Amino acid sequence: MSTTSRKSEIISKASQLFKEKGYSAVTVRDIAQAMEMKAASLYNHIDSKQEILSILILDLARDFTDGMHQVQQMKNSPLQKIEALIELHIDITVNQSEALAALNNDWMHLPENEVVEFVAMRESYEENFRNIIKEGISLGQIQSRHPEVILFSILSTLRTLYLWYQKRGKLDVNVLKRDMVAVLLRGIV
Amino acid sequence: MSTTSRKSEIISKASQLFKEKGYSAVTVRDIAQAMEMKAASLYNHIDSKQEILSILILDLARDFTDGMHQVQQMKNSPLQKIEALIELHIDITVNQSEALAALNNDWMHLPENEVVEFVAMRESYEENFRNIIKEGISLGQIQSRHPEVILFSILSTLRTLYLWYQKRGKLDVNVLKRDMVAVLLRGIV
DNA sequence: CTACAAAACTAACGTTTGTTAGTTTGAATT
DNA sequence: AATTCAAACTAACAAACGTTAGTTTTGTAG
Repeated sequence: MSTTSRKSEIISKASQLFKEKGYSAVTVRDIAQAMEMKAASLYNHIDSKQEILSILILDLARDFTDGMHQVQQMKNSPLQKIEALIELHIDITVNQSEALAALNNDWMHLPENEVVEFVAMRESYEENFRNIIKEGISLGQIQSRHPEVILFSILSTLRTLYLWYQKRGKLDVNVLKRDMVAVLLRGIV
Repeated sequence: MSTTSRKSEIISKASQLFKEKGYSAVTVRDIAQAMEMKAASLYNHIDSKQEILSILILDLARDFTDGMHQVQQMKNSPLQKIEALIELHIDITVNQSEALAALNNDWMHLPENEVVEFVAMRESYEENFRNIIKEGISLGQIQSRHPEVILFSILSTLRTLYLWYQKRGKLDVNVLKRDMVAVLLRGIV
């Protein structure tokens, strides 16, 4: 009795290939080869190639949404909430970097209704993030007059972290969290 | 006598499509339709679909390399050099966002020898950027003990700016430069 | 008016694509 | 020993892919 189903093995292998070449450039025969089986055999486990993408992206999008809701329920200061969000992104980067690549780069290849759902989730997430930043500004914890630029800078850095994390060789997660918080919040100059 | 050749029109139209769906998901028939012609007619002007990608990415990579060399020859302080690099990225984002999308997302679909060339150029660019940051640290202009994290944070933000710039509606470039410098260098807290 | 070259066209090619249908294998259960 | 069932297989499909060959249109210069 294998603890991981055959279907989730396929999704895992596929996500690695998607990360390297993107969803559109990966064929079902590529995925089958990685699974050491024939392409047709995949269809004993999955409905379609697109289903793999949908599972990867929407499951991860829900993780982000859940994480955001947990942070919102914290009784901490806005700055501590942002710190918690940075840690959320880093944990996801470390544990699900392949799905994260798909979410970042291949969401537009979801079926139309799921694109709508995904974009709505992403906009909601950004809106919640923005509100935390604004709260921090109005409390005087954040000094800048550019909440939108701050939001964009932090999110850009966190969303691309998966590219950098693999290149730099697996760093200690706690060190990484500390350093990222230091640079993103306390600044450079 | 049209000032823009037919070939560059094709490259321009193709780059818009690549930005939306990625290189692999765009077919030559898509490009032809955008040009209001038949797919076969494209080949009076281009050698292959891949040639379009090569031109887009390598030309832009050279722009970045040239810009970096100009900054290096400045007699300014490291902090001012970083400011100049931020402005370089913003200028390219505003004027060549489609090519920038291809460079960011589709470089792995270049032919093998050009992948090697591209990666070498990118690593050299990052190395030069890193040295400027280190110089700033040793001069006491930059306080952090994390040059690598700073490099990554700044580059991530600048490289993804093209996504945000289009969404937010065309902002005034000079305002954008000022705000980006403020957030990226002077920090948040 | 003719000649020429650029740039469009039609038609088709060999491959590769995602997917389906039907069959075989092999291990566990009755 | 017979049955069942998940999971692999072979073979093939129609559609879409990038590209080529050969032909016609179109605008310009002699």
